[in-house]
This record gives sequence, C-alpha cells and structure tokens, in this order.
Amino acid sequence: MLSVQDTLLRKLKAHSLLAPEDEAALRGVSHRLREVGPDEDIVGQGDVPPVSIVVIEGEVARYHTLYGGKRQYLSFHLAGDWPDAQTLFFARLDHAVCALNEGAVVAVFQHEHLRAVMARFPAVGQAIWRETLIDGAIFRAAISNNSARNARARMAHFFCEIFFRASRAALVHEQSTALPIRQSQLGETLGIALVTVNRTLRALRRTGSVDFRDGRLRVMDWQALTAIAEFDPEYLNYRAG
Amino acid sequence: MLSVQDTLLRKLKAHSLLAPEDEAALRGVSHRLREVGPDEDIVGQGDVPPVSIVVIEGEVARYHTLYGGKRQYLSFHLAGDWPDAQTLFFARLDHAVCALNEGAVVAVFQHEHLRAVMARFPAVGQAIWRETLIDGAIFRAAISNNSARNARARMAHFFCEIFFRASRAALVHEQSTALPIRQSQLGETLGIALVTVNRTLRALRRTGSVDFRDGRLRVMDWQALTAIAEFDPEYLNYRAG
DNA sequence: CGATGCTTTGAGGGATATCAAGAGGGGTGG
DNA sequence: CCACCCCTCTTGATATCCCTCAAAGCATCG
Repeated sequence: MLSVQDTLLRKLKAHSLLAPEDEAALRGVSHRLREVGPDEDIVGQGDVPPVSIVVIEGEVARYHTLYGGKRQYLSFHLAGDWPDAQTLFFARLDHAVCALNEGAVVAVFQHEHLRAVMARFPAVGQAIWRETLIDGAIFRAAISNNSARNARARMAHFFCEIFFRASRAALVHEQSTALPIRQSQLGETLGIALVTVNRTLRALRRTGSVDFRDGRLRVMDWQALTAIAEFDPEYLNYRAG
Repeated sequence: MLSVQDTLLRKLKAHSLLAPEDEAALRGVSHRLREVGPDEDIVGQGDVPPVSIVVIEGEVARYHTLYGGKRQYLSFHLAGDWPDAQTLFFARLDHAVCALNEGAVVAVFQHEHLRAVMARFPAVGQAIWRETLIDGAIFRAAISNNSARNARARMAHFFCEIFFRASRAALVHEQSTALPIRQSQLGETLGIALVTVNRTLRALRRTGSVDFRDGRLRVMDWQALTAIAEFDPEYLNYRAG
C-alpha cells in the first residue's frame, strides 16, 4: 500500500507536472490520519473548516441536504482525491463530506500549512487548483447526466465514471472495484427512486455488461457499457494512456 | 456604464479582498473587446484556447453537446463573470461557451498576461480561483436542482438564482432583469421538455410571484418565489448585504 | 430466533414526454 | 404594402417512464 504522500502525489501528477522541489515541499507538510465509519460526516454542511482532507483508503462522498431532509449525493471520491480542497479559499462549505465504508481513512492537512507551501511553491497551488477544476468538470458531467439521460443511460454513465477513475487509481482488480453504497444512495445520486434503481440495475445486469451488488461494481463488457452510457472520459482530464 | 476593469473588479471584490497594488496590476492587464451575436460560440467544446473571457455586456452561457446533438446548458453568466477561467490551467474545454443575446460583449485576456500578473500578485490568482470555486458551488446546486426537484420548483429555483445574481450585479430594474433565452433553452437547462416548460411557466405565472417572457424575468413576489424554490443564496458566497 | 435493514417484486397512479397543430409576430421579397 | 415564411409560443391529446404504495424475500446481528 502507498504512503499518504505517494497516494496524494500520484493523483496530482496524473494531470500536473511537479518539480522535485515541489514534490519535496508537499511531502513535508504535516498531517494526521483520521479513520471514519460508514455514513459518518467528516465535514458538515455549513462548516468553516480550518483543514482539508485527502482520501487515503476507502471511499468518501459529498452531498447536499435539502429541505425535508432529502439527500442529494454530488460526487464520490477514491484514494488520492481531495474532496474539500475548495475550503482552502472559501468560507463556508455548501455541502457535507461523509465516509461510505467501514474503515475509511483520510489524511487531514491544516490549511495554514498548505497555504505556506503554496506561497513558496506556486506549482503546488496550481496542481491543487487543477484538482478543483477537474471537480468542476465532473460536476458538469453530472448535470448533463442527471438532466438529459434516462435512468438506464444515467446509471450506466455513473458506473463508467466510477470504474474509469478507479482504474486510474489502480483500484480495479479482476474487473471489479469497490463501490460501497446502497441502492438507495445510488438513487439519491442519480435522482431516481429506489424502486427504479432496482429495476434499472436488473435491466443493466441482463445486458451482461455490468453488475453492481454487495458494494462492488463489476464490469464484464466495457465497450457495451460505454455505448449504453455514451461515455467519453475526456472530461476527467487524465493524461492519455 | 462601468469600464471593463470596474466590471471585473466589482465581481472579484464581492468575495475577495484585493490590495491597491493587486487591483492596479489587474487593471494593467491588456485586453481586447469582442462582440458576439446570439447563439454564436465564443469558445467551442474541445478547444484549447490561449485566452479567457470576462462578460462585459449581455449574457453568455456554457453548454454540453451530447450524442445526437442534444444540448445541455450548464450555467449562465452576467457582467463580471468569468465563464472559462478554468482554461487558465486546463488543457481542453469540456464544454462550449456561447453568447445569448444580440450585442453581447466580452473582454478577451491572454492567458500568458494573466499568469504573469498572478505570479507576481498571488491575491489576484486567489481571487480568480475563488471565482472558479463559486462556479463549482453553482454547478453543485444545479445537480441538486435538476435531480431532486419537480419541474415547478426546479424552474423557480433557476429563476431565483438568476435574479439574485443579477441583483448583485446591479442588473435588476423595476423588479425585472434580462434573461435572453427561449423556452426551449430553458428546457435544455432544466432537463424538461419544451411543452412542459410552457405549462410550468404558466403555472408559475398564476402564482403571481414571477413572470418570464420576451427574454425578461420579472419577479413580483420574491418571498413567494423563494418559498416555491426552497432557495437559499448561501451557496453563491456573496458577502452579506 | 425475532428484529432490523437492504433488496426485490407487484400494482397502480401521476408527472412529464411525445405527437400534433394552431396562433402570434417579425422579417423578407414580390 | 401585402403575402408568405419562419420561428417561437401555446394548447390539446395520448403515451410512457418513473414514482408511490405495499409487501415479501433475505441476510446479518444481537
């Protein structure tokens, strides 16, 4: 397993060039580890946190709480992701961040330490900035997905994104990756009712391209799945390969 | 009418503190003006532009083009907005930017000039960064809006956001502001069919709280409209007031 | 082994999409 | 100056996808 620093740097270097001194500076930033349980909030909606976190193990999600307590999941985050980087320069968080699975681990960095490094090593700041910009692209894709596609294509597209990102984070083994969410959460992500999630899932299973059960996502036919989803990974801005 | 520099700075100063020297540096960046017609693309999906733009007059939108040519509008931008700031640090644009109305005017800045200023005046970079982060918050709100609300609340929420941002940009006069889009575009924003747009609009008109016609948005009863929409402007991160 | 939470299936209803066509308004050309 | 066309808005009728309500399987756990 990678160290905290390796996990973080692998992600940043997927899209940004860092000189040895940039890398060394980032490696030098102190942090502490925090383990969180399933459905436990790491940061609450409306918080003004003095720290930000990087996912090290397990998975983490962001969500809005709407009137009436209804929940809308916004994004999911794997090892190396930085789900609340924006709090570095932003007063109040408009959403919460929670852990999904048992034993998720995040690294906690003090904003002041990060800001000090960014001031001396601008490339570090730019790399983090890019993280937040890729975030933006993922959100835009989610708008289109949840607005312009039917339940089937919508779910397929979501599975494609998760699987693609997991494979880039070396988290795919034997054509499957962890996706520790319940069907109800899938519904709160895609904006469809639980019953429809279950039926859409069954329909997708029957295509033989994908299966999702017991918190694992299994892709049997990537070509077929991307065709159903009209998935093009361009927006994720990974370097080719 | 404000100058290009005043327009830009008013927007940045709504959320960021800039010292006189930061402000002076930003004022010194050269730019050119570009006038664009309705539905004309300013930047195309997939472009790698060496410039970014600030809206000066009129309105501008971002959109995805999906398979089959279907269009999904992602966001709308008023005077002072910076709809493609992310191209400063990002290779390829995942969406297009287009003008909405006749005679829209944007200021065009060379990336290299902006980067030079940001390198010497970090506060300028941070202010632009914040712009992109607020963008992110707006996108997140759109995900929730288009996923978790019915057509009526969804449209009301969209109107609330546009009206609120327009009022902060001093673009509201006599309870109304320009929103130069067609009903079909409203549908491509909210993810609902044109016929439903028309009927939902009629239903909202009948509440007496809002009217949208001929490219103008008129709000007669802000309290009632925000109640229908469950609108809370917190996510837009304007300073209080 | 009952309780609890998640998944699965059935039935029916409602919101929204699709199909179709007329009305209104502005521009253009004969 | 009128006729025509095109674009957008509006309204009606019908279809369908998805939601709500309801309840039964199935696993895990105390």
